[in-house]
Amino acid sequence: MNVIPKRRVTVRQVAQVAGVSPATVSRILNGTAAVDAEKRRAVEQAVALLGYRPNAAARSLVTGSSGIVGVLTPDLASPYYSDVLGGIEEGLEGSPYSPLIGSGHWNRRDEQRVLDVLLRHQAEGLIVFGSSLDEGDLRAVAGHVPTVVLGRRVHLTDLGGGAMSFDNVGGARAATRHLTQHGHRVIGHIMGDPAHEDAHERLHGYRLGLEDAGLPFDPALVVQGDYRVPSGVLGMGRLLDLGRPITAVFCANDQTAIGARLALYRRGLRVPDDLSLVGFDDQPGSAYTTPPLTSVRQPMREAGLAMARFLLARLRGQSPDVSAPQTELVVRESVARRR
Amino acid sequence: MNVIPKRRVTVRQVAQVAGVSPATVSRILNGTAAVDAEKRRAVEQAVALLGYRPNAAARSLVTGSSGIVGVLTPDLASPYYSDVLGGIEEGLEGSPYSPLIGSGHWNRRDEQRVLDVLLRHQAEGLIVFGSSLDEGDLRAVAGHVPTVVLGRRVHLTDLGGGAMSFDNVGGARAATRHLTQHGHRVIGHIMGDPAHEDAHERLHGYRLGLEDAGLPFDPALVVQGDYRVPSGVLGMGRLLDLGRPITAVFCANDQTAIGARLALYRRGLRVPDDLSLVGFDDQPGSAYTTPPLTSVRQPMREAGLAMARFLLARLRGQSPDVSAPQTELVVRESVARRR
DNA sequence: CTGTTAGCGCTTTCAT
DNA sequence: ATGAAAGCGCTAACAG
Repeated sequence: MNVIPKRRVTVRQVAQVAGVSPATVSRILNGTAAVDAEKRRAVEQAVALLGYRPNAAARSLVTGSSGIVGVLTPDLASPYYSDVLGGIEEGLEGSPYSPLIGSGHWNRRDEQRVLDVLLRHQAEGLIVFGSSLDEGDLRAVAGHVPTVVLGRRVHLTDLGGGAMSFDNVGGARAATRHLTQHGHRVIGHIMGDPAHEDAHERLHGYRLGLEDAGLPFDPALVVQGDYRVPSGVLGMGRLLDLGRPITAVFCANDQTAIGARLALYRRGLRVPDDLSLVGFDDQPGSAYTTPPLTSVRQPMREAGLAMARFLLARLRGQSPDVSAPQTELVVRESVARRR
Repeated sequence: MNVIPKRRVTVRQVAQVAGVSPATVSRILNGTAAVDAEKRRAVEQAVALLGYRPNAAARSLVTGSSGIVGVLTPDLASPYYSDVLGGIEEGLEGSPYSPLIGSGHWNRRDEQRVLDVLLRHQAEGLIVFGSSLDEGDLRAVAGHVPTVVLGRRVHLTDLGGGAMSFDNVGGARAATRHLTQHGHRVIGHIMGDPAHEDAHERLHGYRLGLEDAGLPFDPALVVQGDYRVPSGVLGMGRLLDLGRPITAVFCANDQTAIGARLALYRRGLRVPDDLSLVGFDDQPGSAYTTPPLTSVRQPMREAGLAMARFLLARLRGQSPDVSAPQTELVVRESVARRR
């Protein structure tokens, strides 16, 4: 019978009911030492009867291990990041660690505050991504607990931490090359938020992709965006208004591509018949747009998984490496051969 | 100067450096009692110097308050649920509580395990959603800590808990009515996963919407789905193959609508010119599909916010009500007048 | 194999 | 206003 305890149940009570000492209860529950089979049964019975649940705080205090891994995300509600969370969760599964998640809302102050909370709760490891923290902040915490960072190039290995970023240049280059290989010669680019490193890296990849095909880089064909849908709508509009014979556009991310596609729809232009589109991120949903979007996949979930594994290994005292999983061009139906 | 402490810093050390007793340090840090201004400065200095950060576990042990709210979600990586998380986070902001999040993977065993972990970590309140737990499980935990449930109809008020669900019937009815008001007479429905209550509620709302317009309910026009994109593709295919003059389809959720829209695209049928589509959920992204999808919005974020607020009020000793925010039809461009 | 003892870091009486 | 002491629930060290 399962009992709902009115008041807090402690080891002592369990011990009393089972007729043993608290230490023995502890030993049985943690498998710390061999115990008489009879007492074991008695204890197990008492635990069930009382509905005993060990107090993690007390345990943490004495063992020095909280069973908590801190996660700092810029935005809890973004599908883009939640995929990473899913990966982290999967990686932690089966381990004695649970993720304590905090959102930094894209600004340094909040991120610092969240970090403080995580550390107060005795997080034994930290996963940080998309952070506005500067390298100093990052190194400060990394000196304190094992830390992995996603999407930033920081040197943390000397502190036993790690950093993981995706190959933006390579991905953008592959995307652009995919376009040139389909015969496109005048290819626009809607750039991401210039405040972020990766926007520049993707722009650079676009340039390289053009060069690979012996095509000139024309700055006029690059318009500013900010990674969000409306900037894709606007950017596409600006590109179209140029009056140049653009037949393909490489968008800094899928959000931008979705915006671009919408602008095209409004003008009665078809994708890919009239204009080809490639995105970046392969966000959930891009497989189901009309037409399904060709995009550069960043394995976010795998990244989360890898970070969790890295931390677990570190917490076991090992010194694992981090390496970001490769980006990959996912070919769908938004690119056609130039007519 | 910000120092990174090599070893754990405790109140005792701070007290020593500041030349006061640990009790005084505690009083200053918590504002528990009046203290001499001079000592206060000394302590604050020592705290800064040593980089002292109170140990939440120790504090929790003595005060009996962990500062943790447990959150059980079926799926961390789903955009649908992450919106609720965003709301919870927002609601908890500024409070001394942090969310400890666990994923139940849509099955009862995992959900029970997660609940156990949350409770071990002394969660003081619980937010549970999309759960496979039965009413008994739910009532058992609710008897233990304040609990709010989203998307299930369980009676928890007698235990000081609450349950919140959206008006699926009303939403579906409004969606269907929107279609009939645009002149559609033969309206299909792709149903959600019949294992979930809400799929039946939405079906029921569809029926009522038909009745409102004096239209007959034809079971042949309802095909099974499971809330996922592929089932939308299949379902739409089956509906089309019926050979009936269907001019509009109400989809059990946006995922399904996206699938349906894809099936239409493949067959060269246009939305909304050839066929009108309405979804449910208004998931992020539905505003940017082509064409933008008309859908029933469930304010997930607001729901998360409301749940967090409910819990905070309860933890303050109040007895708040819960009420789910209203669903609302968001009219976009996937519905046209019947030609 | 098992019980007794001490103590993790903090807050909270209880004196002063 | 402040210090000394006790103790939250648990595990680890030490006897036996």
